[in-house]
Amino acid sequence: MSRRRSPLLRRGRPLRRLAVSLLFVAVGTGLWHFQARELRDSLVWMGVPEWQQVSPTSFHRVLRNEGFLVGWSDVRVNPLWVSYRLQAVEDPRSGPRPGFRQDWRTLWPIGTDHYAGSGFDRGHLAPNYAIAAVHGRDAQLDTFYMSNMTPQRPDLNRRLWQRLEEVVMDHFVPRFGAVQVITGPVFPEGFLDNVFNRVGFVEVPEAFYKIIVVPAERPRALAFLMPQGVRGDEPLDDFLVSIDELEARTGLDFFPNLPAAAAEALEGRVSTRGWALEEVANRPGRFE
DNA sequence: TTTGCTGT
Repeated sequence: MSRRRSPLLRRGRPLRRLAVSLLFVAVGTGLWHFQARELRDSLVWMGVPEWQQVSPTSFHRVLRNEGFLVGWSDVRVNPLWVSYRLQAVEDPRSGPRPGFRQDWRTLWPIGTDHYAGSGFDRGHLAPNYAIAAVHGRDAQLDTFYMSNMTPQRPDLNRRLWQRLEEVVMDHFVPRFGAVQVITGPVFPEGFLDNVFNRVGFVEVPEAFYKIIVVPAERPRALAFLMPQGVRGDEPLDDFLVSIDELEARTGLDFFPNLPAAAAEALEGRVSTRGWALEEVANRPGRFE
């Protein structure tokens, strides 16, 4: 006895196949989002920075790297913030210093010679040594992307900023076991500064911030604001500021997931208790 | 070289 299928049933099989495919896509996408979120949570503390107000200079997108996230602006042609975590490791060391690399994810082509002859250094935001020591070789290579660079005056980059990065990795990380860092540039106000104050495509910041958090039940934070025009041998604690001040200067809201009461305690004032900053504030630079 | 640039 032969059974004839109705047209509906004959269409049923492809429909079922489509449904199964859609299910796979849905599950796959869900998993992908879950993993992306897990990855993001491992690289930030209390959420990625958000804008207090939307403006033309607030457009940015998140570039995912090994060991750190970059909030990249195709308007400023700068990283606006970089976020990473540093844990104490048994034997901190890095591989040989690699060369700088163009990042093809950026809209404007920023070649490795883009700053040449400008008087500005290609200053790392996610630092080579600390990221390499904690997160490995692939992460180290990623710190040399031009999307991780910002124009810094040599006396800042090679002296004061280098001293701060060294203190973070060699003093704070062993002291607390792990720290979360957010760092980035601060730009002058005013439209003309935005448009003309550039090295090639890249806008030149007037200062740089770095926030170091010890994640805990009662978190501690230290925040620094360092202008371009330093000598380089100043005490680090000359540049302490509150996180509230950095939010006012950058327009960003750091740690948006932090409850209001905790945010007020952490961000409203400068507190250096427990950091033993005085032990390291005058530590000389490595290359002086 | 735990930062880089300039000149060969």
